[in-house]
Amino acid sequence: MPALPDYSPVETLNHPEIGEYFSFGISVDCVVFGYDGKDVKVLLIERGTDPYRGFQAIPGDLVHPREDAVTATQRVLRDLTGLTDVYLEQLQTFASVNRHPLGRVATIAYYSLLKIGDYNPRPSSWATAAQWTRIQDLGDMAFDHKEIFNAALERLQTKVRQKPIGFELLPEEFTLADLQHLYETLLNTEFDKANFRKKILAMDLLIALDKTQKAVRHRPARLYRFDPARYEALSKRGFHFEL
Amino acid sequence: MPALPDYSPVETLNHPEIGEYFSFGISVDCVVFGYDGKDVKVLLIERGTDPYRGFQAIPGDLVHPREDAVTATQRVLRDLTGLTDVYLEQLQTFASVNRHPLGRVATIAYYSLLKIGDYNPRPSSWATAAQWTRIQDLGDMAFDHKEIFNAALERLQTKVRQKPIGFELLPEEFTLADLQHLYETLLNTEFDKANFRKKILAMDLLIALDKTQKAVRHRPARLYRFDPARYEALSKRGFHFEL
DNA sequence: TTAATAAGTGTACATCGTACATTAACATTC
DNA sequence: GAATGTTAATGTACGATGTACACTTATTAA
Repeated sequence: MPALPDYSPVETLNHPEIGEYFSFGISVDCVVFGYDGKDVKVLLIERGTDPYRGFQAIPGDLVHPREDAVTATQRVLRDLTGLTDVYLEQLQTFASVNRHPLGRVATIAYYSLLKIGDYNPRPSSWATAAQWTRIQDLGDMAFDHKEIFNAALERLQTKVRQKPIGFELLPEEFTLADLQHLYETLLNTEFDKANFRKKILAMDLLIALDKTQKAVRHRPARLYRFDPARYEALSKRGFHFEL
Repeated sequence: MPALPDYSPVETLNHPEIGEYFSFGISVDCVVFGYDGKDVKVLLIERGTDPYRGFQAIPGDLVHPREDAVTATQRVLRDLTGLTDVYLEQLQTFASVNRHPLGRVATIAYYSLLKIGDYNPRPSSWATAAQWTRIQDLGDMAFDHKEIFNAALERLQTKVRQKPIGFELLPEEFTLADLQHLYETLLNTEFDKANFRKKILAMDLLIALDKTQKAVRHRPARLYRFDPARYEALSKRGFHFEL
């Protein structure tokens, strides 16, 4: 930021007409995605407070006056669901005049991808429930949260084909079949096993481990791990992920 | 939106502690891109008001309490630069606590692509200048506008390779060389002429006109026009643009 | 031992990207 | 009006990549 000319917030107060512009509420909402090896899920809360008491909702709340948006999102997720330190990506801001019944509230929507087994959501504060819901099973939601969810899913579907973020949804160690099934579920498509495997391995982003699956009644699959450092290095040389 | 339980804004006022959450200002800022056949440019204004009086800035201003963000953006662009009916795409929201010296203002940033010849910017309201600036020539800017511009440019560079939005920057009728030069400028790369031409034409998104360039001292190039309807149709069948 | 199951490999063919050479159509110059 | 310069437009050969599908391998259960 360039050097600031000499102004103090006090000047604002000398212009009472400016005051009415400073009457917005800002909230954050975060669409949290998970994957349990079978289905893609979203973490929803049940609202224990008005408005929309009893409705399903994306976790979110008002931002404090001196709080950054990302900080607010982490706080709100912790307060409502117990989740801490999640990976966040800004999605889009929803600011329709009538989207909130109690005042003018613009919401900055985020989405998050996490390894479902690493977290254990528990409702607190005004959330009366916090549960993973299969994305096919979503019902009505509070506010414009259905619209926010739809935007998040669409974004996820495009992003996942262009950046190696799918791994955020898988356990640290996974098989190529796990990876393929995740993509197939996420994108509603099917891939040829041999070709999928070749394409992924050719990218050279995975570390093959000296481990295999245990106790499966077929040939056990090798386990792999995503190598973020390798991806960084390749990116700088012009590589870009494409599925 | 699901049916709303029975609440009125009045209830908010019974909870004075809620009031302090409704103290945000919201602004919109719009990075307007143009292309003059040679350089990529941005439309900047000079601020004739405090704070940052005399600084270059992305056109933007506070949103009115009962105004939608897109409406506000169109209004602000008209007021400051005279531009009307521009194509808008939401970019990102910037909401750092200290980004605005006079209060807590979150800004919803948009970007816009337009045919530079179709518009004639003129400063008005508190803008003392409104001029096209080559993106290599940007100096200091007000607030965090440099950061906003950088985000916009980065977004433009990725979008332009994945969606046929480059045409928004070209005149209705253009040659393949025009198109190639636009992409080369935008992405800082060079393409092989023959291959670029083949790739673009193979997409079948252009209508070849029965017109050619006039008064050039070499073989005149054929003019083309982008066919948005064709793109829509192909998109539905799973096609996606990729450069 | 055999069957069932999914992992993992190989191959042939079509499609696409890349580099580069060739021909075509205009204006300008002599 | 023929030669020249300049960019448009097309063609081709070769390597890389994508696609479909067959085959082999390692494990458990019967």
